[in-house]
Amino acid sequence: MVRKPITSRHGEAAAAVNAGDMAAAEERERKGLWSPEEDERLYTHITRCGVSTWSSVIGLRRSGKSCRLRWMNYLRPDLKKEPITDREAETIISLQKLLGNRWSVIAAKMPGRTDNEIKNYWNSRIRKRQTAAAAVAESRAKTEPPALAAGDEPCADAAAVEATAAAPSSPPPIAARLPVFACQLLDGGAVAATQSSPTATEQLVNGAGSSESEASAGGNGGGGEDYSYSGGGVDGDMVRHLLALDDLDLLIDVPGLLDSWECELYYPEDSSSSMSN
DNA sequence: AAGAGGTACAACCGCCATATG
DNA sequence: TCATATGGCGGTTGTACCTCT
Repeated sequence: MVRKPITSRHGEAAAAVNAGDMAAAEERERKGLWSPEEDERLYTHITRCGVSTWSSVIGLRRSGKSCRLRWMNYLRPDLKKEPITDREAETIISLQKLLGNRWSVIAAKMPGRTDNEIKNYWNSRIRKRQTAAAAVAESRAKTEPPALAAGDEPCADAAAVEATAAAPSSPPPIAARLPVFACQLLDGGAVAATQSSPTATEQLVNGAGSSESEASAGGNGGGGEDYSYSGGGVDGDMVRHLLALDDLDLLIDVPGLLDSWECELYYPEDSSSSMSN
């Protein structure tokens, strides 16, 4: 949604009561929505000079932080413009459950999506749904006490309840701390868009001696997202080992590892073909 | 048709980490 | 070692737009 630029919010331009103060504020630093001209200027600057120094965008009375934010959240050419799909929403729920509110990390796992976008989506939709679902669950709990067997863990996350209800054919439950990935983080299944140089984590894991071919990178058009899945036998032992180490960051940073492992769990007879749809 | 309330989303704020002099 | 600048991140706010009554 494109809105007309305004100056009546977020700053001294709006606070300045007379024209002189307004002009002075404008001279200092602009705030509020970006105009198409500013966008164009920033875009030209970044494409020409790169993103080395945000504060050096000539002719823009914007802070470096503001420029960076605008580029990251709106102007970047690799951003997806279409709405977040149900599949992506599932991914967000899963990753949020796994990582908490580390939106930048979650965004890094979802090419074309920004942390701000994901955060907004979560705050405006998912969290609300969770709250509502939790309220329903609470009212149910009051009327009908749960009959949990010893060792059973009540589902603490209302989203998981909702996701389960929304997807009757979803895979069997696994440990509550694990994400309910829909077999793939990306739309389109077997994607091999990977970073050109391996992360330290990748090097570490690859160097550990297993699944090197599965987790190895292909080429990447940039942006740093580290996705890969080439199909077939990801080493579940590695995943279990990482879980034992309680290093979820490490686990989730390995391209294609976790989701393909879950596919093994869910679709043991056909884990490779299930990755594509 | 109009007002109220809700929703979506852009962008600011404050804090923190890192780089640089 | 310290001070300052800069960038990154999550939380939050404000407003245009939408839907409902």
